[in-house]
Amino acid sequence: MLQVNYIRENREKVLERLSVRNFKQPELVDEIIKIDEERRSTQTSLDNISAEANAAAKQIGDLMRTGKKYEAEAIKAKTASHKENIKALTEKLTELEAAQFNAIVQLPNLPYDLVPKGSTAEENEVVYLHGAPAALPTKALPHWELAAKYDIIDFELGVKITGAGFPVYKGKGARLQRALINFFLDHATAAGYKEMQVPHLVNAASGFGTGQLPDKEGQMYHSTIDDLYLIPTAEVPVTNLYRDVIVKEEDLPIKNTAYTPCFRREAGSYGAHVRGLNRLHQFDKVEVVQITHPDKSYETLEEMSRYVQSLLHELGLHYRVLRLCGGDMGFTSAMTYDMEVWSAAQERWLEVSSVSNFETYQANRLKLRYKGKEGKAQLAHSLNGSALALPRIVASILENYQTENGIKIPEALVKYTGFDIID
RNA sequence: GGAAAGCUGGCAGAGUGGUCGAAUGCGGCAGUCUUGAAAACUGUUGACUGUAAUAGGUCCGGGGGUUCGAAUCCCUCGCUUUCCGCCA
Repeated sequence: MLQVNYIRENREKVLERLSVRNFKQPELVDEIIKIDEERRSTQTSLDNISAEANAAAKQIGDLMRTGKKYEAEAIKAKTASHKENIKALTEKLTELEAAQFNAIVQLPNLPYDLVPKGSTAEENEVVYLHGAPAALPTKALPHWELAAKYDIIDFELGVKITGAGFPVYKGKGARLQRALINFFLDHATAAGYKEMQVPHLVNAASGFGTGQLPDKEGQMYHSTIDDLYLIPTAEVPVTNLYRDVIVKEEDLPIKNTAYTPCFRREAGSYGAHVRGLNRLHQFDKVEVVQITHPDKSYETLEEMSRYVQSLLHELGLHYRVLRLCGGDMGFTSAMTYDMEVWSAAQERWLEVSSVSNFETYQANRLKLRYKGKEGKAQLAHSLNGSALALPRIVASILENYQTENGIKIPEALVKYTGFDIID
């Protein structure tokens, strides 16, 4: 959520930045400014009347105490109008605040200066390319066929017990999942992230804090009987750990990591691109989250990007890094890098990680601030990244490491899996 | 699921209608003392809003009500803890 004062004082800049996203409702900006003017003048009127009412009440108190009951009654008679005015102005103010809030939550984050203008994925900027496509055997298979061939992931069994998009991992497939989770968590720990185990269901306040609510309500599984949401990513619980918190400036940066399953309804996405592991309703992911000083967040974004790349590097995958254009970025992000791994068998890039700087957008919703030894509390910056999401990494490993004798396990993973080939 | 108690500043905790944004302790910050530190002592220390700066306003779990005046009384919702029940 953007800050009203910033919008008011930087109208041109806000409009210019929103155009980088091809934001469709720039008129919201002026609407917000207009509501804000009215809101503040209403607030001032209310404050003045409240001040009068407070003074009168105090005077009555003093008179009562000194036994001047008659004079007190005289002042009481005058206070009736205060009450009505306060009530009316309070109602007006509540309405204006609600209107302003409803408008402001519709504004996405402002893209950072480096973000290219654009509206579709084609306009993303490739900033780094690593490795070359794997040399595959002549009859290379896509991962869903490999999964069936070696009986390591069973999609049909998942359909039986739950539904499409909930695969069952079997034998070495299950073991590979567990190995990747441990591999990712160990590396995150080595990189200075503190491992956390967090709830997989969150309340509505948490969903709002990181921006899933109100606009992406339909994408989350909702346990209505208790009004709790299944997390779509560990970002939600891990970032909300700091909701309504003022951290000490010297404690920054805060670096946390967590493994969690992620649940996504993915309403409305079907077709060839969602085959196999490409898009699931439940999947596993290790997430890294940082809370930083505003001056350091872009430095941190680069650090996180390099960290994610180091994982792909170790797994020996051919990947590229994209800087997303304004239109392809998430609603809450100020700048995002996507890491994509080449799937030789599917002949397409698979997004395996997304690393974003949210600047103060989440912090403003979360009321996450930091405070130095002097001065006021300021909004901190929050960042997060997948490090990494398992399904597409598994797909990449299966596809890119397939041989005629079976699927080789990347060397760095062998000590975690305990085997070096799936056959 | 049943019953009870509670929700106050970074934390603990007092406060049952007016002088309460709120005692006290801890913690934080500054200072005195010290070669330095600790201890002790002194002072200081909530957030938001608002102003050129003052002032003013709001906040004692959320919402509503009573009253000239509410942390305090009433209603309602939420949450937490404890006991009982069930149970990994």
